[in-house]
Amino acid sequence: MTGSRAAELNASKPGKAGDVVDDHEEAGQIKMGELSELLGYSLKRAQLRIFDDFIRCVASLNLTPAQFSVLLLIDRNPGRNQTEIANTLGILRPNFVAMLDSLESRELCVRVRSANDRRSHILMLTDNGRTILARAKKLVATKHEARLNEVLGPANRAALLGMLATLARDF
Amino acid sequence: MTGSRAAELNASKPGKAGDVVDDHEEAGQIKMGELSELLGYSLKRAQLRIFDDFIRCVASLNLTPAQFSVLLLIDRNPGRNQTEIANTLGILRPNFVAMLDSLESRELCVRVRSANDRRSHILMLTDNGRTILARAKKLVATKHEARLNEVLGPANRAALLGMLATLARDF
DNA sequence: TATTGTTATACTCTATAACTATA
DNA sequence: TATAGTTATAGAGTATAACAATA
Repeated sequence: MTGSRAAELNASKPGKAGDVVDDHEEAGQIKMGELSELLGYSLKRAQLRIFDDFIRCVASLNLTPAQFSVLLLIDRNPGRNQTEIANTLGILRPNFVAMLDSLESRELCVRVRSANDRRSHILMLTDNGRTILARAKKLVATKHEARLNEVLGPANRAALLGMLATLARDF
Repeated sequence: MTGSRAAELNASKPGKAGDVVDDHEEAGQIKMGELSELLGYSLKRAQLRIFDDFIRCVASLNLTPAQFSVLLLIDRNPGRNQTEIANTLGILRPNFVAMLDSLESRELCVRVRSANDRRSHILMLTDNGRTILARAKKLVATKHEARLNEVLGPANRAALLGMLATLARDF
């Protein structure tokens, strides 16, 4: 499919896609401009890096950051149902279903029908789930967070965590 | 809180969804556990908040953070082609095509075939694009970043930006 | 042969409406 | 009527292979 993007641009004379321009810019570094000062931009790039590292550090257990957070929350909050866990993590209930299906099929957790309210599914870890979670915590602490401490230093790491928590809470 | 959330579950008998459990947990706050100390978790939540605020602040111009960053980079780096701009922003070239189609259809930028290398499309803003970008910058500075300064304070904001840049670079 | 822009495609995330079974 | 879990679905975002034009 060619030439569908012809777009008549008049604004001044910006040129159409067919026009030609004499560009002899040398391959210097691209300027980031105001992007360097944009907090959201650095936040996003840093987040992608850190998630990549997290996945790499727990690769042997095949857990995503989201799965790890779910296991952690189930373990720390016995007796909670799907809606409560999902809401806490900002996961929409419909999207939580497939996630739990996956964790349950790997026998890391189970849904148990509540006696009080038979609509609810109480979530709990299996023994296997507790084992995997414990291993994941160790990998995260000794590899992932340890590396963060190296790069930032403990004081900076704590300060960063505090500011991010502030943003997530008060912003 | 009352009951024991009975049911000792083990790997061999994970329990089926039909089973019943006696849960009388009261609706106290859910414990975040080690999640509060996980930098990646706070980073992700903060990033989502900040992107939401960015979108809200420039809603009148209908620009996403990604679109804003593309316009900014094109403006600051005249004569660059699609691959160079996309790579700088971590956007894959195939995914950059639809994004540029959208920006070009809104007459914010144009592709111009390079005279040196007729495979390349040099990117440049239209007058309209420059106007929209200037307005977006103003909204970002006076609404979005100003609010960040209020919540964090200028010193903390600068420190946060520095640490995030460090992570994006050295991690 | 290699590269630029492109198409096609697929997989993950996220978001909304509506169904079911319970309450 | 309302709620918990679920299904279906749609839209972003992201990833890879391959093709045409050009180098």
